[in-house]
Amino acid sequence: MARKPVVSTAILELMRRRDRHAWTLEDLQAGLAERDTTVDFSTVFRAAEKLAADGAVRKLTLDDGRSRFELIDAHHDHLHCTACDELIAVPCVIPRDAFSTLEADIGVMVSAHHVVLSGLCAACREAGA
Amino acid sequence: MARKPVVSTAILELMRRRDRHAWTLEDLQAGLAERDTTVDFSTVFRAAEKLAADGAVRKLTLDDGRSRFELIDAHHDHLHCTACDELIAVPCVIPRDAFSTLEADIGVMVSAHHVVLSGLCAACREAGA
DNA sequence: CTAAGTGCAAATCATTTGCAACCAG
DNA sequence: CTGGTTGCAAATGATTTGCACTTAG
Repeated sequence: MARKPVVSTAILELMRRRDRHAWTLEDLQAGLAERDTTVDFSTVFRAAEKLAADGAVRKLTLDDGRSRFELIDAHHDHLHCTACDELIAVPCVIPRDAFSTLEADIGVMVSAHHVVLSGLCAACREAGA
Repeated sequence: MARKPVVSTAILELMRRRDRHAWTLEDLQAGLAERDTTVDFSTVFRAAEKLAADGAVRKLTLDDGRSRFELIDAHHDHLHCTACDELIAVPCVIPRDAFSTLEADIGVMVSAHHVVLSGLCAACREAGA
């Protein structure tokens, strides 16, 4: 390296603080700003893309058309709350043998999956009830 | 109605021919063009959105950031082929009781789901092997 | 010196909207 | 005449890229 990737590092730190699960680029930029670091949007973009390319974070796209980034840890799926718009992590709902069944049945090969549930997160569900 | 929704009708017909499973707006416009009807992109857009709003088709967003539309029939999930880029329909991989379990476990309420698997479709898998 | 990281401004891409023209009931 | 449909052009929104500058190794 010819220079320290300050922003990338800051993004990872920010994400590890975990007060939020999935971050849009805007979220990231705002989060960095709160913690001293004011950075250009394109820098946030490039740092996040690089982290994704390096396999440190995962990039997701929702039906609202905006990308979100999250740390890669144990696998989980997602619930997109229709009330508060947050993306919540939930345990994986696909059984372990589903893919091998599918591969045997229709000849495809599954290498990854991405589930997005829609509904209400626990907080909004309570609030609404 | 004060005028026949020619384009909406043509889109539905096109989709029912089923040589393709999921259509981008561009695909739809191209498909219509091949079958006589040259229409403006915005018209395709509005017709497709309306069909989605009316519940005749479903709108999906992939990680490539483009929306796709498909006819609504029996529920199925999707495999996005990393080789040919097609979106293939596959049987649903989520067991029936998964959601109630989830709701009981963590208090959320699930109203819909959307699964996208990544991998190779049967054709590309064979071709590659 | 050199390559990677950054900021700023401009370009792209896919969508979305404003508005005037059109047409079947 | 009226309200839904269409085309054309222009506006958006989010992302992406070009380019020059900076800095650690």
